[in-house]
Amino acid sequence: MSTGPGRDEGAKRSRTATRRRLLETAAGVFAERGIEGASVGELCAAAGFSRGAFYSNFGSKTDLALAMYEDHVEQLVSRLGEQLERWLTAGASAEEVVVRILEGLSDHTSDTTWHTVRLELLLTARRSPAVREVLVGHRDALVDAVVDALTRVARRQRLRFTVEVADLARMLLATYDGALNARLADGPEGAAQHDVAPAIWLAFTRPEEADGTPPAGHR
Amino acid sequence: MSTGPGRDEGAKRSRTATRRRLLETAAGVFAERGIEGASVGELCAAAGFSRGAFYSNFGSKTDLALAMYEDHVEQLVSRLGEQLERWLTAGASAEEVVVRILEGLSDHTSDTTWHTVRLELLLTARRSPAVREVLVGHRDALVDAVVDALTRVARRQRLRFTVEVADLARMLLATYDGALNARLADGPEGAAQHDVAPAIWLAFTRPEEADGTPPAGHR
DNA sequence: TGTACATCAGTGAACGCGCGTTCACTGATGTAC
DNA sequence: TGTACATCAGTGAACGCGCGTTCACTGATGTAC
Repeated sequence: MSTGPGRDEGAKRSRTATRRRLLETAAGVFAERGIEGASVGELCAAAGFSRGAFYSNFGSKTDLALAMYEDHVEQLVSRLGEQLERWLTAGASAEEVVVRILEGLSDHTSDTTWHTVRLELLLTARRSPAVREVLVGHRDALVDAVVDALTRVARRQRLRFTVEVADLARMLLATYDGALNARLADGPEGAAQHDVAPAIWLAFTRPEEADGTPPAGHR
Repeated sequence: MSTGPGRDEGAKRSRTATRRRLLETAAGVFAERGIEGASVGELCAAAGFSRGAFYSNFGSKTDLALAMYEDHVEQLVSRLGEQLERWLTAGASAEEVVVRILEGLSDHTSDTTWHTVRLELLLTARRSPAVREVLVGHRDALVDAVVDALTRVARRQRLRFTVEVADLARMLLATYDGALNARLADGPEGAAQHDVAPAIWLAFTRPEEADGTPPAGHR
């Protein structure tokens, strides 16, 4: 008994179900074998289809990888929108909320699959302007989402930014990205790393009241 | 007229010269095409040798990549040792020196070649325990070098650390790594990013004199 | 409801290319006398 | 110094595998009457 074509729900033979199934199983294969290293056969086997099905749905491996990425980013951003209000009304501290925002957008709850795939695409982008263009678009969407979230946090907590909020968003994302690189390097048994996001948040915000005080981060 | 076998100096036919030439040209090829994507033929063409020469010097592409990485890390660390004393005696501020340490160990003066190759190896390590072991060893060597350097900076400037210095070193390296990821994503024309290393340094050190003061980074 | 036909998503065999790897050979360099 | 021989780094042709890609075909689903 094979794993079958993996059709979901009503299980009618439909293009969209096939596409979806391929999108869902691709991330794991790409993470495990690399975008270059994964063969079309492996990607199809994981989804339970033949290679012909792949070519009837996607033009190339890169096509699939980009579609998968887009799909995932959309899910992460929309999930952030839902959760943020909840965190804020639950009375979490600003630093806690900021960390959760970054965690949510990195989707690394259980493993490093997602970060691995992101790095694979980053390296692909270095070699292909077309891929880079797509990635830059999605990166900007992420930054926008973080800017929105940070702005809402700051308003709630009556804080002001001492740098452009978009710069702060980029700093926080980059910092978190670096921590994920480290986690990837350490492997599953690596020691958890100190979280620097709170220090950065504190360094580049200040209470609205104390407007004469120079921002933290300058002695 | 071909580019020739690329023998240097005395140009005697020697294993070590061939190895060296392959090591030197490999980084560029790996960065441009990926470790998986680069063919042995491309690596050999870049160095001016035939494929047979490759197999008489290295067992596999991964062998070459690891040897290249080791070679480069050794150079960076020994260069750091030379420069640090100069920076300190020149009277640079602690934050300036810290940034220079990180910059030096990242070797990204002109482009993102080195960081790209590091990421390629990081992804290879995820798939191969043997590769991971080697990388972890080199990572530890880098951390040690940074610990040494930070300790010397702190002593000079009469500062104390408010966390384990090794943790601080890892934080700074990870943070810088994240900034390099961002630079890679932005491409050559990307806007320079705010440098967060100074903020982290300030957050996790304090003057030796003011020992009653809580460390910066806690309001 | 039943029958005949049209559509088209997915199948899997086939093709051919590119690449990793091997290995018999070449010729440059080193050594003994 | 000159000659004969040994060594061995690098060459490049050859082999075969794996993979990307194509395409004629199948059979499930939808539609018309």
